[in-house]
Amino acid sequence: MVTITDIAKACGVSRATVSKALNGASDIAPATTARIREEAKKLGYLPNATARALKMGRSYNIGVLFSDPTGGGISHEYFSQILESVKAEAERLGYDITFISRDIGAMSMDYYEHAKYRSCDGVVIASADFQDPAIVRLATGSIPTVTLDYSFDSRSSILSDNVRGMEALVRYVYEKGHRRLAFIHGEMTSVTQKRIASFKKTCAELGLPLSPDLIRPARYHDPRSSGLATRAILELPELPTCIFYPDDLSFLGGMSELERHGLAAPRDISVAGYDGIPLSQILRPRLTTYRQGAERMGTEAARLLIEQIEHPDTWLPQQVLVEGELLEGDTVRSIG
Amino acid sequence: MVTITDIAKACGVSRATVSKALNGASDIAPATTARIREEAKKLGYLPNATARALKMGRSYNIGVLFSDPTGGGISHEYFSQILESVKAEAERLGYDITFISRDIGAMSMDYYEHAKYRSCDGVVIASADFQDPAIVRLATGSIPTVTLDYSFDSRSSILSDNVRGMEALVRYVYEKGHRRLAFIHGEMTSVTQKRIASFKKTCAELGLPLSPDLIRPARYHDPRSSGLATRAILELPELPTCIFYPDDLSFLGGMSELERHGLAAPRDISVAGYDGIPLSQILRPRLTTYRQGAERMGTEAARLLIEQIEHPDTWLPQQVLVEGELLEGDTVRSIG
DNA sequence: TTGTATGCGTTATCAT
DNA sequence: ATGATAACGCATACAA
Repeated sequence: MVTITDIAKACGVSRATVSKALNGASDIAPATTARIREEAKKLGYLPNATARALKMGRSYNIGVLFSDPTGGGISHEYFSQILESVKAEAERLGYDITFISRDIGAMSMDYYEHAKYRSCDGVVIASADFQDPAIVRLATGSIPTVTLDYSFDSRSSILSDNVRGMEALVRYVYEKGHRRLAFIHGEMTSVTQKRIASFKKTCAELGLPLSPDLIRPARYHDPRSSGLATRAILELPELPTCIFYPDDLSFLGGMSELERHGLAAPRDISVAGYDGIPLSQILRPRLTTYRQGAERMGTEAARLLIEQIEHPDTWLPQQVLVEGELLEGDTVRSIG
Repeated sequence: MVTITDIAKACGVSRATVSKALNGASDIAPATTARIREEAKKLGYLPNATARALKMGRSYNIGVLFSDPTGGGISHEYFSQILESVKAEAERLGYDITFISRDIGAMSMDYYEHAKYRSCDGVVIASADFQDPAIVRLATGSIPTVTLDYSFDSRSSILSDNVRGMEALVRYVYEKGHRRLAFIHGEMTSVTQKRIASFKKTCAELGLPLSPDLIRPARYHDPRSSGLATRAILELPELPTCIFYPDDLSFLGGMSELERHGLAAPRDISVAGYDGIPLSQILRPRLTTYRQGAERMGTEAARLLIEQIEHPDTWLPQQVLVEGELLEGDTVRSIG
């Protein structure tokens, strides 16, 4: 490993001078700087991030937390898209990405301790159980954090606009002539609450019926549970003309159940998903869904976090609402 | 931040004693050790990975490289599964995971330099263009590496058994009565070459026709290109009874094209995918495919890499072949 | 059994 | 404009 000491020797100057020259300090003669830089390149010098972090108290490393409570973590396209874009933006701004978890090897620690242990300058928290005390501790501790799809007090967060998304879907379906809508939702997270509230509110505004029978619980990314909820809905005395699913993947579970009953979408019944992952547009018929701005969420998360890290004095917590986009698809039929 | 110095002061001992006690050295009085550990816990002491890395020349951090040449990287379920399992096994063994890429912020560096810069103890290379000189440099440099689905000389690698996988699929389809098979393959990587060779060899062994018309190029994870290849096949004077796709996602593109021609699988034509990602078994009909042992590949990659890191003296390069499993699904029909 | 001294590679302060 | 020195937090060889 070639260090600044090697360069110093080769150039016949002190290590301090080399360090300054490499970092572009203004108090080094331009000629000296040039000579040092040339030698550094020649020797194949690379700064040592570890030593630098120890000395400066800044690691240029940010942690990401993708502990999917429902199991799966980054395997879901929505989250992997977020991870990709967090990574891309962080790298663009000079930061590396390290996964945060609990219990590394023999050491048992919680998320907060892990982030401290690795000297993370900040942490992006996505896909976590925000009720978990360990998550709360991390999110409210002394490390800068940005959460996705959940807000902690006095902390920055990136929120997908679930209220508007749900409303857009309901209104779209309404315009297609549907008057009886069913909604299968995921676990009771704050995201789910917003979607349910928005569903109810929009239905109320449009004068649509809101029987509790039409709002059914299932689990995110779990086609089986959505299939069961679908079955329950199909047993109702009066069927809805359109069913909303918790997400695009869950829709597939509903689809299977519909087929089992001899129903085809959108011929016999209309359906809509949520997320708008690429898969939804590969399927035939193309799924009617609401595309969440996952890439933008990741980019904004990294940007906001790094802004907070680099300008803690002028920083103010911020909630960024990221809009999505209705993907019309072909699974909602015009009726009536 | 509480350091060993704080503990030393609180306990009235030297920093060396604290360090030893915390690391379970045998030459410290049990009573002292207990007292120091208690105080450490009381003060909320956490070791500083950065300082430790600098001192020991070991970071307990391994890099992962997921630079998908075909764009997308970890967005593909196969790779995200690998990433998950690499992460899980690495953490179990006491290592953290950092993404390796090129060009962090203003610094332009290649993969190898990045890994050095972050003092990675080793790197897992998955999903990369193994022809890229930058990848070659990383894989053959002085950092321990393990590659997935590609072998470098004198390096460890984890290989999915594509030969056996392809053979299993062909033989299964043969037993179902199919005698005319088409194979749409992905870009010409070493994986693809193995699959093509295995396809041809098995067909030859079974006495099946091997017209060049029946082997068509497309791109991995690109339903559109597979759709085009499917169209070309459907224009042949004599149709195959079964089409193999490069992967499960590509199959969806073929499916759409088949439907456009009024064909349904498996009623009119049989199809098979590759990968066996969870999605393939959610779809209806369930896809006939070959499930690659992605979790095991990730686990083995981490295990092998860390073994090499921790026992460099007794280490020998190793190729681990990970078998998969045929998923029968419902897209291959029994025919006369 | 405990303590002293040193150094990992870097940056920063303060002389010169 | 450059250099000597210290310090970041930790682990270890060696001395006591």
